Amino acid sequence: MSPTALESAKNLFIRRWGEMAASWGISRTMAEIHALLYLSPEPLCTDDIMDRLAVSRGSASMNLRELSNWGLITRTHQRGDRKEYFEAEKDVWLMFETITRERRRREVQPIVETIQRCKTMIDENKAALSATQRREAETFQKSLANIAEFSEMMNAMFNLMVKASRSGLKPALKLLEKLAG
Amino acid sequence: MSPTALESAKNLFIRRWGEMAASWGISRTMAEIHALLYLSPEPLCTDDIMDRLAVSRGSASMNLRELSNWGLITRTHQRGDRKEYFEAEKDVWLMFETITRERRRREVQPIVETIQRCKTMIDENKAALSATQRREAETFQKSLANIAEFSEMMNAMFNLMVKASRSGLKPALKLLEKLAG
DNA sequence: CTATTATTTCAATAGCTTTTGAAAGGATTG
DNA sequence: CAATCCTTTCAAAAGCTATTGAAATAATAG
Repeated sequence: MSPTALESAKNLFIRRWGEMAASWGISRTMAEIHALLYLSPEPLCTDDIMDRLAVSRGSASMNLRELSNWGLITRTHQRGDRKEYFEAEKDVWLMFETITRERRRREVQPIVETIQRCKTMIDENKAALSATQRREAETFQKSLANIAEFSEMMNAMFNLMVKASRSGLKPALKLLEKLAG
Repeated sequence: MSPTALESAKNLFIRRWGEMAASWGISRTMAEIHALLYLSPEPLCTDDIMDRLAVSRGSASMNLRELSNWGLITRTHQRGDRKEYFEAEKDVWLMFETITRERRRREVQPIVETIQRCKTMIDENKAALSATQRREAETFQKSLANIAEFSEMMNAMFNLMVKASRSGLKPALKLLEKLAG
């Protein structure tokens, strides 16, 4: 195999990974950097990333910081070199756990709090309601409660999956298979 | 309760729902329309949506079409009225199933196919490899295989969850909540 | 301390996505 | 079939997000 075949396969994957991430609300470049580091057996420095993905120093720096904030990559150093090097978490299940935890905290938590807040807003005004208004308000609360319940269920699922993955994931699947069977 | 309390609670939820969706790569307005319809006991027409969310006719029309394409809302008609009315799926688990199915098809499938393609690209060039190159290529393939395996596992998980919700096993899922808590 | 090298910041800009509104296109009614 | 009502389309504009590159800052070496 010419060295270019491995390179072009990696490039293909990196590009597609970036595209997928973009449709999930993650910046394309951030995802490409992540993919590059995930595939790299060695830690890479900023210049490696700039060269490989053709991005500016500023963009590399900001995206690397963001990836650190997410907890998906770590900074390392090499003896006799003052550059910083970056390394991605290679365990896919840990990656999943990290991403799930962060998205929950950043994006799911606010809506859960809002649901609670909406419920309170209605409860505090229930006394003054006509029968019709009360029925409307209760329908609304029920709709919100359904989302909240679903959200808790998903939460539990992900917790279970993470737990199961730590001790080998087949037990988790088997348990679910029994329940769904 | 004054009618505005129910309205402002709904508005609050709709706004937050739109914000959350935006960070998941779904257009804010599309999500707001979806939330409005989800909360509405009656189907709504385009003008209702335009008034309520302060969006243009064009935007309403396009977002409603997109929501139809996703399978999250349906068009209905009212006797003696030539307007079209729109209604959202109210079962949260069906909503989840629909969204999962669509995202899998649109966004996960391409990366799965790319992984397969990358594997083939390497396999077809393996004969010409030095020992070192072969080791690199195999590391790469292993990294991809880990993602593919994870993806299959998630797939199975979601299938089981959908199955469980259909066969009235939500209580069982709730039990899992405790296990994972 | 000074020079050198590396990293971060951020205002300007480029690029992308969404929204608008008006015109065109369909459908229904009398 | 003419009038009316409703929906869709799409080019232009607005709005938003990501990227750049150079200046500022920080870190290390001599």
